[in-house]
Amino acid sequence: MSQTDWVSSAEAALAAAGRRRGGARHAVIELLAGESCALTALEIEDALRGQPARRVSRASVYRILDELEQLNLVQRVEIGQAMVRYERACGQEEHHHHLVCDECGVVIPFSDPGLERAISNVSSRVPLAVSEHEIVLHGACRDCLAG
Amino acid sequence: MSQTDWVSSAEAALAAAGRRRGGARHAVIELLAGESCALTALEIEDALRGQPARRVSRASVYRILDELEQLNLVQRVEIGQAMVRYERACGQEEHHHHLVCDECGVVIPFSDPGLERAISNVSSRVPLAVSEHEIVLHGACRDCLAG
DNA sequence: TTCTATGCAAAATCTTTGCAATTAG
DNA sequence: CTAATTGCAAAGATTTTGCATAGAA
Repeated sequence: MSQTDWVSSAEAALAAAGRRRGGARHAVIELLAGESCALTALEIEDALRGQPARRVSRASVYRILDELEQLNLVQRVEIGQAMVRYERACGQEEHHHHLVCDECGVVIPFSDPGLERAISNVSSRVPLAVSEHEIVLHGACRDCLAG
Repeated sequence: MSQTDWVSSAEAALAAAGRRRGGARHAVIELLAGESCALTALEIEDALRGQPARRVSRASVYRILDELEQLNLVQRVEIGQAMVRYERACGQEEHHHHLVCDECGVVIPFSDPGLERAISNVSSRVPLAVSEHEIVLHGACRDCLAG
């Protein structure tokens, strides 16, 4: 799914849910479409403060993210830092997980087919109807190891 | 590592770090030793309110958990719920991950050797010196599917 | 016009900190 | 006696909610 497709399908899903097209929500959707990895609510608010995007209040950012999450358009990512992060949900082909440097806090996306196979394998043997999975690797990034 | 061994090694590590033996900390350690899965700070406080354990203030619970985490005696577990959870760190033989029911919030531990192999495999090919990993499977538990 | 979307400010929740009293060594 | 430990209350940080206004259909 391309970025543009995601914007389209998000707006379509919202329309189908009977929502109107507010400017704040559109700005958040456009921002998330252009991001490859997860952002916090605060980062989203800050990013939208600059031009050419419109400013969006923090409460609206939270409300909009919550809405998008319920429609499965964005995914919460919790990586052991203080704040929750959000990124756009996408088809399996772009599915990724996260590396977190515990020194500097940087978040790096990664993906691995073998890992996905192991996950889908274990998902079938577990007392839960698995709908999603989240994997976080913690450690020290190259910069922190060097510096 | 047995529960008793974990208590011993925890107290030993604390002694080595120059800490004295406070009653609140001992109560938290004993409680964690008897738990097989992750608890929130609030759950720990509540559990210690009852007999025969002594009561421990919430601030102390947080301070003690932080201390134990820095000594790698407990591990933070973030599973997409509001609160952070903590469980005792243990040797590889007891290493486990978590299933979370998004309906009722129940948390169930599980482990899988194939998944661990896939993780250690990917860990070597990633731009991060991996020290820990966390895997969470979300879905619907049997009770929620049935009910 | 009617109901949704949004901003602002206040509230709620979880976690951390300051400080004084207690306790271990 | 000296320094670590603890409890209490207040402060911080993140997220949610109430309510009035603005905006879409």
